Amino acid sequence: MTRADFSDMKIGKGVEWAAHSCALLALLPANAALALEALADFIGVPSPYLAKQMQLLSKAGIVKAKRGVAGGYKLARLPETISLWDITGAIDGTTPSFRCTEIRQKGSCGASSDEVLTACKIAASFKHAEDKFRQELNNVKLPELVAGIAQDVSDQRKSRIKTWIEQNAAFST
Amino acid sequence: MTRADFSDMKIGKGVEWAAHSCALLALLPANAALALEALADFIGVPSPYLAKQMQLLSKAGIVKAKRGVAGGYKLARLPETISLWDITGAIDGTTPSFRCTEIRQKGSCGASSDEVLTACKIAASFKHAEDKFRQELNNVKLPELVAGIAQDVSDQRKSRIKTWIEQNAAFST
DNA sequence: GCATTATGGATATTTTTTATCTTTAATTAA
DNA sequence: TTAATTAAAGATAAAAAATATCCATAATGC
Ligand code: FES
Ligand code: FES
Repeated sequence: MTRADFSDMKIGKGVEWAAHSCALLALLPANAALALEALADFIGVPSPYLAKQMQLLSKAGIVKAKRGVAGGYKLARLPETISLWDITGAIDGTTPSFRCTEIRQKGSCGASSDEVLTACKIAASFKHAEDKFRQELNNVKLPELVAGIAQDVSDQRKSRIKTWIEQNAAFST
Repeated sequence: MTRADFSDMKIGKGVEWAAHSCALLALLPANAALALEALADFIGVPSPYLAKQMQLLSKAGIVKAKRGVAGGYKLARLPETISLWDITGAIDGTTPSFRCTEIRQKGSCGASSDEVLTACKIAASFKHAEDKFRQELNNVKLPELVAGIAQDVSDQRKSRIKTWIEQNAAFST
């Protein structure tokens, strides 16, 4: 049972890490990969735990992992095809946040099971609201994210990041 | 520290109970109230725990509690002014689901705190999505909820419910 | 073969949620 | 005024989930 089987719309902090990791990987040249240690160093989080998030991203087909010398992570597909919802879903799962326990059928005036044909209006309303939530996140693709994050970064820091990448990325020959 | 101070967009099962409780209270005549025990019996949940939800609804000004003989709960305001978001917020709190820990400022290429003027694009995107979620729930008022739930209830059961209310509600003289 | 790097599983810790109980305060009716 | 009734508040306990780490294993390139 992976963690994703359980989660719901509550957003774990792993999502923040994963999203920033993807944003960084999007800056890499096509022939480069970043090892877990380098990634954790850049993001500033403990690597053993970040490893879990990266594994989930890998299983979801968002990043591609390569083992061995000069291995590491890179994006598995074009940044334009990766949305914030994809990342959220990979880390936290896609289980709906509202859990209807069918209390309509309980209690002294509970309905019989053959009477409840449609979803309860309450549950349906939450489902609808969650759809909006999901759609909104699905509209935010990686390039937009990268651009938004870059807005706040000074030219000086941008070049520092560029240098860091050159020094820490593993380039395939 | 109340529970509401901590919660986020993850929806606890208490919300389902509270929403159905409000839907029931909306059926009451203006001069009637329902005691906790009766409410718990109708909904089919343990009363000690439901008490907590009712207290939260009371504190939020959604229901009005009256102690003593012939006391109980009734709606504190017009059903038209009570939304599903009001109920959700009262029970689960309104803390945003996404927690930005400002990892921009961490790690080997972290930005200095005076450099991050605006909210991180990632955090901003989640905030935007959550706003949509909230708006959607805020558009669902109690009358719509009651009507939606009633759709699935047979005439026979409707009259059973009506009888139950007459027998279990406390009417002020 | 050897060094390197991700994977998967197991496990530990902490936090949050869920559930219950007990004491206190308020209200009304007799 | 007294007794019965009912909600409020707080303490606490049990269960579940999130968070964090470690280790043995498998894959990869030299
Ligand atoms: S029965 Fe589950 S929300 Fe109404
Ligand atoms: S720093 Fe928190 S989401 Fe980017």
